[in-house]
Amino acid sequence: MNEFGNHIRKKRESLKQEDRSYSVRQVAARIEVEPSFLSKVERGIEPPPSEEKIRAIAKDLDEDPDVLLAMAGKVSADLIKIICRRPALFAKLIRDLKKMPNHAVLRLVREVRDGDW
Amino acid sequence: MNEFGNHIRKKRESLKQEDRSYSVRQVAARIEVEPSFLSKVERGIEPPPSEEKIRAIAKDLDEDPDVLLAMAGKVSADLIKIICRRPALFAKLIRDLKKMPNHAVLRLVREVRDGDW
DNA sequence: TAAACCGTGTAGTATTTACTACACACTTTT
DNA sequence: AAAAGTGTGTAGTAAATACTACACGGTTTA
Repeated sequence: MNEFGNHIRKKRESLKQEDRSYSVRQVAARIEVEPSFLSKVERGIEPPPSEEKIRAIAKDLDEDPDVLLAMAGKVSADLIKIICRRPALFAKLIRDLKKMPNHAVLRLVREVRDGDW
Repeated sequence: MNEFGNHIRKKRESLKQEDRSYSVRQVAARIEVEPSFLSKVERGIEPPPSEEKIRAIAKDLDEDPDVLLAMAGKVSADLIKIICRRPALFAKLIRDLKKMPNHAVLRLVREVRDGDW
């Protein structure tokens, strides 16, 4: 457990090797939370923060917001909105894709992009 | 606003025409909430209830749980889990499908079902 | 006509979420 | 060696979430 905290701590400390400004305190200041809060989140004493703060962390640590949100068990609010507009359709699609291998879904993504619709 | 409340009230009252057991009180009893709470939810005085209660309502009123959840601005926990397992992939797919017409997404759903994967 | 049922108003509450504020001891920089 | 910066512990809190408990007056049923 604590996938989220472990991950951002690791990434932050790796960045800190080359840039002292990636201390708990300074990252906390940039994402506008208390250092003790960020410290606790990293160690899993506190659960992951809000979507807004996770986005700020992603930006600061140069991580994919969707991936970071996923580690926190969350899905981006904009995706929720898209799904909520056509719930039956998306529910079916997502559940059908559940067991599909990664490359199959990727092919679908590509097909959509090249859209001959 | 109050898409959720209006919808379930309408459906409940329509069912009530043929079956007296679809009163606020009896539905509330079956889904295990206080009648006053259900009444307020229907009128939008209280926001939509938890996913669990929404599922119970969907079952009782014979509605699609995903659609009802969507009206409450929520996405089923099982879908969240599926997305969280492959966040980058699903995020891209869903955002790409955002502007696609209904029939295009449906075609995709069908393609997945018939899976030549 | 009384018992049962109806919808709804008022008030309150336990739990969760998402944090802040401050202090402390230790380390690094100047 | 003082100033600045480090991570972390304790304590507390405002707001949101998800409801309950009870009472009230009106209507329907037996």
